[in-house]
Amino acid sequence: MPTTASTADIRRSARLFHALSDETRVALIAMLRDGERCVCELQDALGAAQSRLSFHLKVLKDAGLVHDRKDGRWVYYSLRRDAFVEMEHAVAGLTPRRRAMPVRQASGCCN
Amino acid sequence: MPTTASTADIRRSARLFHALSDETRVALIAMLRDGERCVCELQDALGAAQSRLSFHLKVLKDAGLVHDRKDGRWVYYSLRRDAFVEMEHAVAGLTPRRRAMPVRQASGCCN
DNA sequence: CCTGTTAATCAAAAAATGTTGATGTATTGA
DNA sequence: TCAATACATCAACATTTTTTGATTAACAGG
Repeated sequence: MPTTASTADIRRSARLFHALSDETRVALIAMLRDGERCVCELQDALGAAQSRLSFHLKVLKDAGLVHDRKDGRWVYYSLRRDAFVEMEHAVAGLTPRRRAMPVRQASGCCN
Repeated sequence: MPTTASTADIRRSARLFHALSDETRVALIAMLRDGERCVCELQDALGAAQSRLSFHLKVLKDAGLVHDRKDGRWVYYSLRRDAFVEMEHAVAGLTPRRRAMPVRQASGCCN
């Protein structure tokens, strides 16, 4: 755990968090917790325009948080478990470290 | 854990994730993991303009992720542990539930 | 006091995001 | 083959974020 975050880690974390930085998208994820749903179900539940959901679902998919499966004329969205494990790691990787040694000296800063 | 996310939960989660949805901010948090730092240190390390860091630090502070302490002419920023606990909860609250019962019936969706 | 330093704030510009309504495509069932 | 349904995509627009370059305030040391 003493690793310093790499630029790539930072990129990926920001990307994951970005996907969840919008209320509509968080609501979508919350709805998908119990299993897959087709767009029309999500649409009914959220009372949002179809193209709006399509947009947000794409953001979630591009970030790797959801999976989509086409069946007949419906498209079913579901969560990607591994992405959530990744999210947990991302959070853990930013959590304050238990202080091992004092960092701040008596006075002065940028010397 | 069978709770359905409330609108307030969704708001708060989106707000937290939003704070970490930017690479500069994630990098700042990563730098603060080992203890407090003054703005000028962060500035040197990130090679970013002062007003830019000030802006991002404010976003992080408004979201409750960091704390600031003024000492002489320096301002020291540090992580707020409780916010990271909250982040963990936020992620946990969106994680796919272990399937208890089948959700999808043989065919049809929006009926 | 005067000067240099640290950092917040502000306004203007630039860039990224989200919304809306329209159109296009695939699919199903009559 | 036709009409209806589900969904993606697109362009135009609105809104929000981010960046930049001043300006300003607070402080410390001479």
